[in-house]
Amino acid sequence: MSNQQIKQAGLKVTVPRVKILSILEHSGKRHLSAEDVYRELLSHDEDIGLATVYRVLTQFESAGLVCRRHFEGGQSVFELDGGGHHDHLVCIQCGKIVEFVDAMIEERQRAIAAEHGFRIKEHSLVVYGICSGCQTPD
Amino acid sequence: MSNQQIKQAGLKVTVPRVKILSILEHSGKRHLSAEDVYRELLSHDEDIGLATVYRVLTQFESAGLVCRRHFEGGQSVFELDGGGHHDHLVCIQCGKIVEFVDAMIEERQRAIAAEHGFRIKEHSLVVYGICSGCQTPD
DNA sequence: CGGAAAACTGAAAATCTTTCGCATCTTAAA
DNA sequence: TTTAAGATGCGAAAGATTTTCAGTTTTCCG
Repeated sequence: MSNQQIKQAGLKVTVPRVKILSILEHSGKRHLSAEDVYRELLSHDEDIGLATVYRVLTQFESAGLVCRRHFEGGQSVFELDGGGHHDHLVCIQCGKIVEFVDAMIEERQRAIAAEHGFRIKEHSLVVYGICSGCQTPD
Repeated sequence: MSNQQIKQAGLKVTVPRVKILSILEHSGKRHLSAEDVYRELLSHDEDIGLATVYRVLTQFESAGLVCRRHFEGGQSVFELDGGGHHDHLVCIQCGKIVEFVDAMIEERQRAIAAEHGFRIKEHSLVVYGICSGCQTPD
């Protein structure tokens, strides 16, 4: 199980870390804020502080287990790193998040960065809009 | 002059607003944080509080005069809305910012949003990297 | 030009998210 | 087990931004 992942990250296998990783894996949502994780823990009667949640998520991030995203509106969200990079479509009404990847866009980004002499480290593309479920008839 | 723009935005023409708009127009940089604006004001011996700077910038944003961007790393930056939308290339070393627009990327975004039933409201594409000036020889 | 209502302002206090300090508790390994 | 290194929880602190509030300034109109 996931205890291996924690160990491989060079971290001790502790209750908070196991629980938090488990929540990231099994809660329905792929994108969770630190608060979300904290609330899940509380609802499972785990006595884990918010500071620890942040600490652990940050460690998981350094270890490459999760990615942190800064969308508009306060909190960051964390998602399990499922390998491939991807961008996001975010509904500004209900918060729904859709992931996508587009080879053409990736390619253009590389070309543009090169034109300006930049060496790309990472990039973030977020498209904000209204999802079909939230659209009101005009 | 720009007093007109303030008036047209439905705002009273006050000293803080005029000064702040002027700074946005005439300071060398296109991207300024609230702090940057505040420091400029101080250096012009204007007695305007940081709270007012935030208030005014937010009002200008609502009025469509400026755009607010949340790049990584704390503060937001504001830029005069020169009409066209554009994306950013940010140097994570020195903070240098390059603007760009790419028709192909814009087009793909529209197509992807449509595929998922989203109505785009806005989007933000930020590519983080190291600019030529900051690149150390490998 | 005067006067008042409405809008605006600075300073300090309040929020909100995230991190830190530190005494205490766990884990991993001998 | 024993123990040192590493983790944890709590409350306090930090940094960015917003709100509160009482005093000012603008605008509008007679």
